[in-house]
Amino acid sequence: MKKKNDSEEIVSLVSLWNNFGHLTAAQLEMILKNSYNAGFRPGEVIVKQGSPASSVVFISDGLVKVYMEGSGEKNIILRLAAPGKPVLDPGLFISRRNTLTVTAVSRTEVNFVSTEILQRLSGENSSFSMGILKELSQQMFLVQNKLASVAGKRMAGRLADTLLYLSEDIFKKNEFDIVLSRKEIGEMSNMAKECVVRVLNELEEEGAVKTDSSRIIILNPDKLREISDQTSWM
Amino acid sequence: MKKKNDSEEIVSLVSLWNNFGHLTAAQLEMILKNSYNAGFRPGEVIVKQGSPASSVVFISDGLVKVYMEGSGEKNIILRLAAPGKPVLDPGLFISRRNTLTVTAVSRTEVNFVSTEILQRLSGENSSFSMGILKELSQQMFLVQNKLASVAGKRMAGRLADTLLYLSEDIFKKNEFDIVLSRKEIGEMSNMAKECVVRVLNELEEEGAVKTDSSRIIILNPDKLREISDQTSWM
DNA sequence: AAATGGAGTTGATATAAATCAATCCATAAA
DNA sequence: TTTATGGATTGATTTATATCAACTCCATTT
Repeated sequence: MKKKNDSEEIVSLVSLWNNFGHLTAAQLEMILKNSYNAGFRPGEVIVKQGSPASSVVFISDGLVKVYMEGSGEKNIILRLAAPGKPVLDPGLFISRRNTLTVTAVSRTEVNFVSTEILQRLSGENSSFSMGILKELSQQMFLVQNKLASVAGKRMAGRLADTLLYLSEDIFKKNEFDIVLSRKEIGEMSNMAKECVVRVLNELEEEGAVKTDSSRIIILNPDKLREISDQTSWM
Repeated sequence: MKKKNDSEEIVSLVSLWNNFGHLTAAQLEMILKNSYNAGFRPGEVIVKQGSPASSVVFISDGLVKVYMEGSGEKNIILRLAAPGKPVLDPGLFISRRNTLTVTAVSRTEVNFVSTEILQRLSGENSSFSMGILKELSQQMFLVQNKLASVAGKRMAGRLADTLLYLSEDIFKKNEFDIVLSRKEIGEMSNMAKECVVRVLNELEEEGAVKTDSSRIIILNPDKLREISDQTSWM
C-alpha cells in the first residue's frame, strides 16, 4: 500500500464517514494520529464480544457481519456493515466491553479509531456529536426492527425481511451475490439452515425471488414486502 | 399541586435525570421554560408510535411500558420505565417520528421536554451530551439483550429473563406486586398468556419463584439465572 | 483419478409453543 | 343478591419449526 500524505488521508477519513466532514483540519489530524489500519481475510475476527472496547471500527473496504454470540454455537447476526459508517457497539459508551463480535465476510480493510479521541472530539464539536447520536440511533432502530421481525413473524416473513435488507440496505441492487452461507442467512433470520432452503424455494415458487446458489435476484420486492407484512396472528 | 419556585423546580429536574446535574442554572432554566407536565391514568397513551417526535418523556412518578405495536394486536414490550431516566426513542434523532408507544401502567406523572432544547444543550455542554449518548447506549443494550433472549431461548429462559429484569432493574426487590397482566408478561417474553401461566407454575415447582396472583416472590435468583442460561441447542 | 469434506438439499420425524375451548374465579354493576 | 365481565387457569389439539438422516454436488487435497 502506497504511503499517503496528510491531505490525502484527511479526504479518505471523510470517505470513511461523512460525519468526519464536521471536523476541523486539526481535529482530523488528531484522529489520524490515533488510528491504525488492518486487513482481514474472510472469517477473521475483527472485534470480539467481551473484549475491552478501546476503538471504533471503520470499514474502508469489504464487508463484515456484526453479531451476538450465543452460548453453544448459534449466533444472531444483527447486521452487515460496508464502508461509509462506523460499527458502534453500545458497550463503547457504557461497560467499555464489546457486546458484539465483528468478523470479515469478504476481504476487508479496517480503520480502528480510538474511542477516547472520538469522545473528546464529540465534546469539542456539537455537529460531530450529533452525528454520533444519529448513527447510534440508526443502529438501535435496526435492532428494534430485527426484534419485531424475529418476535412477531413466521419464517417466510423473517426471510423476506432479511432479503429486503440485503437488497436495499447493503447491496443496493435487486441482483447480488450473497456472500453468506445458508446457515448465515438463517442466523440473520433466526431459522435453521434447512428451513432457509425450503422457504427460499417457496419464495421462488411465488415468483418473488430467483436463486442460483450464491446469486440472488429479487424479482418482486412488493411481493416480498407483502409477505413480510403478514403476521402470524391475523 | 402546589406552585413551586424556580430553585425548587431545578432541584426536581435533577431528580428526573442525574444528567441534568451537568447543566448550568441558565441551561436548566431553559429546559424549564420548554417543558410541560401531564398526568396519566393506567392504560392511557403517553407517546404514540408513528406520531411526530417533538419531545422526550421524563417520568416523575409512576410506571410506564415502552413497546412496539405490531399490526394485529400483538405488542412487544421492550421495557418498563420508572422515574430517574428519560425514555429515548431512536426516532427522536433520525426520522423525527416515534418508533415506540409509551403507555402508563400505574398512575403516572410525566414531564415532556422539547427535543430541540435537549439537542441545543447537548451541543453546548459536552458532559451532558455524553450522558445522552450513554443513556441511549444503555437502552440499545437492553434491546439487544431482549433480542438474544427471544431469538435464542425457550419459554422458561425468556420468562426467567423477564422476571430477573423486573426484580433487578425495575422493582429492585425480590418481592413485588406485578402491575402487569399475564398477557403483558407474555408480551415482555414473547409468549402466549396461557404459556406464561404454565411456565410460571413450572418455575414455582422448581422452587425458583412463588406467585400469588399479582404478587411475585423471587425465591431463588440463581436458579432463575441458571434457567435463563440454558439454551435450546445445547 | 480417487478420496475427502463441506455446503446445499430433501424428506421424515420430533417437539416447542400457539391456539382453541371450557371453566373458574374476582370484582363491578344492576 | 344476582348478573355481567374480564382476567386467570387448565386440558386438548394443532401448527410451525427444529432436528435428524440421507444424499448430491461441488472444490480441494492426496
